[in-house]
Amino acid sequence: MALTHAILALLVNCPQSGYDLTKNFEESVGCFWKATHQQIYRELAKLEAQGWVQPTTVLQEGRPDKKVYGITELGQQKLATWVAAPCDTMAIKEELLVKVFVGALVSTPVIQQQLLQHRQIHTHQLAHYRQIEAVEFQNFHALTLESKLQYLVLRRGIRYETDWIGWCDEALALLHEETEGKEK
Amino acid sequence: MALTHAILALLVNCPQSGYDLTKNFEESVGCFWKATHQQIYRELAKLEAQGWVQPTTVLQEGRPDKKVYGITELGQQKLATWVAAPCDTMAIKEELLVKVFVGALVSTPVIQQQLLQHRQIHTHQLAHYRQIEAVEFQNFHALTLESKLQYLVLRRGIRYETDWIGWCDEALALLHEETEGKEK
DNA sequence: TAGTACATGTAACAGGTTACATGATTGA
DNA sequence: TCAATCATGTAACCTGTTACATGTACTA
Repeated sequence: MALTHAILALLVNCPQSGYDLTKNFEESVGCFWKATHQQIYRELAKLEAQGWVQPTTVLQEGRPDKKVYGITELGQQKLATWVAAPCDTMAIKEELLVKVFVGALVSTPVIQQQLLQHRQIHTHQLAHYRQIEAVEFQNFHALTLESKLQYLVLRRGIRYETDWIGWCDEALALLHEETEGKEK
Repeated sequence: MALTHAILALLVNCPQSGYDLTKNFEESVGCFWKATHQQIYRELAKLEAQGWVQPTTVLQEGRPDKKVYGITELGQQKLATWVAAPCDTMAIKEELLVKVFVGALVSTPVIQQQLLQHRQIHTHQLAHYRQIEAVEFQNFHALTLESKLQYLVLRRGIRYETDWIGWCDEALALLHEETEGKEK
């Protein structure tokens, strides 16, 4: 299972709690993985049982205690083995594209609205990534290899969102042409 | 569940059997949805029970009989309602990006090899889409709205694969620079 | 005082994957 | 005769989602 390795990857980067992992999956590393807190806590329990991660209870003032997980030697070995193994690309399951595919079933404005909505979602996401880029990856040549690799992952996110916006524009232009042509 | 609607979408386009649907998910519509035959047969049984699709047994010579499913009036209504409803973007879960993220854990050539492998997968996929484009969507302006919308979906696939190849090249160039720099 | 952030969990269910199962025909 | 294609299914298991559950502290 790859969620296992996504969690281990974040823990290599920085030991943290299930709560922290949840936040990270929502925010910074959303460009390569998503998981809910329930999945994460379930997975952490398994990983702990296998000895791939180790928790330390951190007492906090004014806040609930934290179980901060760190990756173990064994965990790092397993992760490294997995990194070297071949892997498939993600299966695409994009509702919007199903909707466009059967778009002729509904009126054109319905599809146009969906496209505009998605264009906005991708624009927001892109702005978010651009902000991370500006804050964490300025002065690119001064970065460590580790940071450069992480920047590459963010670059993938930036390209992805940019390309979606481009496609939305392409689709909207085509639909605009179609409706214009009919009105004339 | 969106698999339901992906199946309905294919049946609107053309009535077909579970086997045909499986082929279609593997080949032509892989750019927006994936499903295994087990999922499809299970889903078709549910859809039939709900009266959203209707099977006709087609006898064939030299081949097993087919259960060809068509979408019902009710099915079309449900599909149209779903098309108009708002929807989220797909959650990205890309193993390769997890591997790049923790790439510093292994030697650089391991990551370079993964990138090359993925570059090849995306190149193949792009060639496949380009072939569909050449066969089914030549003479674009003569197409019906239905076909134009389906072409848009394929365009998304083409852009996606093209963008991935671009990113792989970007990543490989960066890693090349890094290793060159160290050797000197 | 109501909502949000912090922090961790359980339980039930839905969706997806893998293995197993069958059987005809066609082509190498 | 062996593998591939056509064609449909069952069963078991793993993953992912949604709802429920609890409790503190801070802020508007």
